[in-house]
Amino acid sequence: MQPWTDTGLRAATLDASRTLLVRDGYKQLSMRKIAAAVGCSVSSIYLYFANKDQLVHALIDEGFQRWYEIVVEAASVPEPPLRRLELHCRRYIDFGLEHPEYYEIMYMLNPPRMARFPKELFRRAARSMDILTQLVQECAPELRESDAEARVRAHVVWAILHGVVSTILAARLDIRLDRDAYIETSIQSAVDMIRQGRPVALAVAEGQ
Amino acid sequence: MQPWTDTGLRAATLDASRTLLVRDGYKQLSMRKIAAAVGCSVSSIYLYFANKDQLVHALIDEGFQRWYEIVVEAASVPEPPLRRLELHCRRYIDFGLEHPEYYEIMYMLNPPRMARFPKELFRRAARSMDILTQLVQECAPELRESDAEARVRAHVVWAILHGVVSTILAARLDIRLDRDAYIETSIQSAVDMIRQGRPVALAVAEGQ
Amino acid sequence: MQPWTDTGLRAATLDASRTLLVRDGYKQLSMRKIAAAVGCSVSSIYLYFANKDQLVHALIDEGFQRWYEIVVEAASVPEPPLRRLELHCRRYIDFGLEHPEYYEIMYMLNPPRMARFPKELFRRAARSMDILTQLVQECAPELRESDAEARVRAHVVWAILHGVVSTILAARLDIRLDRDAYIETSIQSAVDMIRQGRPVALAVAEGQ
Amino acid sequence: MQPWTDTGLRAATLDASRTLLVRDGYKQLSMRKIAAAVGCSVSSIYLYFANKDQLVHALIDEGFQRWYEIVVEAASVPEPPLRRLELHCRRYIDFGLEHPEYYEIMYMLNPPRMARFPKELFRRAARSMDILTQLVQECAPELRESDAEARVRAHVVWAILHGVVSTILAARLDIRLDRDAYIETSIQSAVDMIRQGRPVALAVAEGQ
DNA sequence: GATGAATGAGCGTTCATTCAT
DNA sequence: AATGAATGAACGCTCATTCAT
Repeated sequence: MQPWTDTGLRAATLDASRTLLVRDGYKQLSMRKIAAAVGCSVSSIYLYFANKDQLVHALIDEGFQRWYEIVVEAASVPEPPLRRLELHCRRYIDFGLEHPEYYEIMYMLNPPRMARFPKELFRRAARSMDILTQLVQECAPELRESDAEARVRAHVVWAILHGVVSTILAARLDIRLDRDAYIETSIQSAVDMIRQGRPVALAVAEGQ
Repeated sequence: MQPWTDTGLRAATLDASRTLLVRDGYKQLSMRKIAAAVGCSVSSIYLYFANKDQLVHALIDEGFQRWYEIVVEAASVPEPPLRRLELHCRRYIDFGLEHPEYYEIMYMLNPPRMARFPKELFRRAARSMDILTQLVQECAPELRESDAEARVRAHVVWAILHGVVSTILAARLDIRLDRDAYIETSIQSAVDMIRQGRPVALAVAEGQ
Repeated sequence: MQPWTDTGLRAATLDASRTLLVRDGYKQLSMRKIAAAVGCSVSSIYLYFANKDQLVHALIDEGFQRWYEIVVEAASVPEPPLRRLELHCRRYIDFGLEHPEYYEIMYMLNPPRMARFPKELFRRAARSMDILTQLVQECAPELRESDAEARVRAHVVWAILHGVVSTILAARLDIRLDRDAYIETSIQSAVDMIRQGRPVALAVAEGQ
Repeated sequence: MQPWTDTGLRAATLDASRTLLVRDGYKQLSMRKIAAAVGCSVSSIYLYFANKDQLVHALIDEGFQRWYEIVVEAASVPEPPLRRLELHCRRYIDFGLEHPEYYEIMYMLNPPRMARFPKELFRRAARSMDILTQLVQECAPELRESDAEARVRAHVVWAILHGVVSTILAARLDIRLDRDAYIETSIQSAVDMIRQGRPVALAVAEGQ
C-alpha cells in the first residue's frame, strides 16, 4: 500500500495502467499486473471500473481530452493563423512523443475489435478535428467556402502528424535519419499544404 | 487434413495465420487456432517455427517483402519520376488498405517489445526506404547532393502514407470525411512536397 | 431506494431474495445482487443476517411455514377427511408449482451440506408431517392404532406430491404428457392409497 | 499422478466428478477441485470436455443410461407383468439410493438454468419412460387402448419412486420413520395404482 | 516428419465477508 | 443503523510450450 497522495485508487489505477501500457504494451496489460503496480487487490480495481474495457476507455478518453486541450490552446494563441497551425503541429508531435502511453491506446487499439467502444469517444475526437478544420480555414481563405475541402485538409495534416509520431514510436525509422530534421520537414510540409491551397487536381499532370 | 499442394506445412501455416489475422485480429491469433485452420496438430507447427514470435516475424517479413516489391515495381515503371512517386504512393495506400492484416503486424506491434526481434527485418524495411530515397532524388534534382536531406523527405512521404492508412484502418476518421478526397489530397501533398523541394527553413517565417 | 413500508430492512431483504431466487435461481443469488435489489449496501444486510447461510435458512423457514399453514388450513376445513386429504394434496402441488423459488431451496439444497443447518427447521417440517399423519388416521380408521404405519402412509403421500412437483419443476417430463391429468391421477392415487388401507404385504404376491 | 488403471483421464475425470458431486454437491463442483481429485492439471480436463457444462452433461447422460438399463432389464425378466413392475420400482429406488451422485445431477439440476442442455438427454429419458409405459400397459389391459392414459400412469409411478428417493437423499425424513416400511409401502402403492386401473374421476366423490 | 497428451501460468471476473467510520 | 472501501479466494477458461512416442 503506497501513499497515492490524495488522488484515490481510481486515479492511481489509471496512472499505473498508463505506465504499464507504455512499458509492456496493450497485450500485456492485465488487471493483475495493474493491481500489483498500484499495490492493491485485483478486486479493488473493479470498485472503480466495471471491467477492463471501461478502464481502457477511460484511458483513451483522457488521451483525447489532452489532444483537445492542445488544439484549443494552440488555436487561441495570439498569433497569425499559420503560426498557430505550426504551433499545433509541433505540440501534437511533442505530446505524442512524450506520452506514448496515451498515443498507443488512442490510435493503435483497433476499435472494431474492442467490444462496446462508446461513441462518445469518437465524438470527442471529432471535436478536436473541428477546431483544426477551423484553423485550416483561417489559414487558407479559399477553403472557407468549402467545409468539406477544409475538413479533408485538416485530416491530411493530422495524417502527417500521426504518421510522424507513430513511425517514431514504433521505432521503424532508419537509424541514419536525422530525427529533428524529420520532424521539422514534416511540420513544414503540413503547413505548406494548407498555405498554398493547391487545387485537388494533381500537380504532377501539369508539371511534367 | 487438406492437400497443401506442394507448399508444405510451413507455407500452409503462414497462409492460415494470415487468414486468421485478417479475420480475427492479432490478439486472437493463437497457435491452436492456426493449427485447427491448417488441419494439423499444434506441435507440428513447432517443427517449422521455434515459437509464436518467429511465426509472427515471418509474417512481418512477408509484409515488408510485399512493400519492397511495390516500391521496386513502381520505381521501375517507364514514366517520369513524379509520376512514379505518385504511383508508389497510391500503391502503398492500396496495399495497406487491402491487407490490414499485414499492416497491423507491421506497424501496430511495437517491435522493441517483441522478444528477439531480428534486425534483419529492419534492414529489409531500410532497403525499401533506400529505393524511395532514390526516387525522391530523381524527382528533385537539388536533393541529389544531399542524401540526408533526401532521406528525410522520403521519410516524410512515408509518414503521410502511413498516417493515411493507419487512421483509416483504425477507423478514427470523421464520418463526414470524403475518403477518396482524403486519399487523393494526401498523395498530392506528398508529391508536392518533393516536387517543390522547399528549403528546410519554415515558410511561415517569411510568409506572414 | 424504495419505500419498504414499515417492514424494515430485514423483511425487504427477504422479499428481494425471494424475488431474485425465483427469477435467477439459487446459484445466481448473491449478496451484492440482493443489496442492489433492496437498494441498500451489501454490508447493511449483514446487520440482519450473520451470513448468507442464515439468510437462506430464513427463506427455507418461510417455506416450511407456508407448508405448515397449508396443511393446517386444509386439515381444519369442514369437510370429510378424504376430502380434506385431497384438498391438502392439491394445495401442496399448487404451492410447489407457484413458488418454485421456495421449492428449490426447500428440497433441492442438500441440507447436510449446508453448514450449521439448524435442527429447528427439521422440527418445523416434522410438525407439518404430524398433522398430515393425523389426517391420514382420520381417513383410515384402521391406521389409528398404529402411529408408525400412519406415519409411513403420510410420508408416501408426501413422496407422491413431492415427486410430482419436482419432476414438473425440473422440466424432466415427457412433452407428450397431459400435465393436468398427471396431477389429478397422482392426487387420486395418493388418496386411494390411504382410503383403501391395504396391508403392507404386497398385493402382487396374492394377485398374480 | 495416480495410476488410473487403464481407464484414461476421461473416465477418471467422470469418476472424480461423481465422487465430488455426492460429497460436496453441485454448487461446489469446480474444475479445479476435479483436477485436484484426479491428480491432473485443470487444463488437461479440457482435453476431454469442452467445458464444465459438457462434463456435467456426460454425467447426466451416464445416469439416464443406467436407468435405461435398469428398466430394460426389469421389463425383460421372465415374470408376470406386475412382478416386473414391482421389480423395476425396487431396482429404481435401489439405484437412486446407491448412486446419489447420479441421482442428484439427473433430477436436482434445473435444466432451464443450465445453458445449452442438449435435447438428446431428454430423448434418452423419454426412452426409459416409453418402456415403463409399455410395462404399465401389460399390467393393466384396460390401459392398452389409451397410450395417453398409460403414459400418465407411468409418470405417476415415476413420481412416487422419485419422491421416495429424493426425500431420503435430501435427508428430509422424520427420524421416527421406518425407512424400509416407507420404501415397501411406496412400491406397493405404485403397483396398486396400476393394478387397479381406477378411473380418473376421484374416488373421493363416490366414497364419502 | 508428425502428433497426442499434458501442463503451468495466466487471464477477466465474481464472490462472501470484514471493518473503520 | 448504516455504509463505502477493501480484500483474498475462488471461479471457468485459454494460452504457448514441451516431450515421449
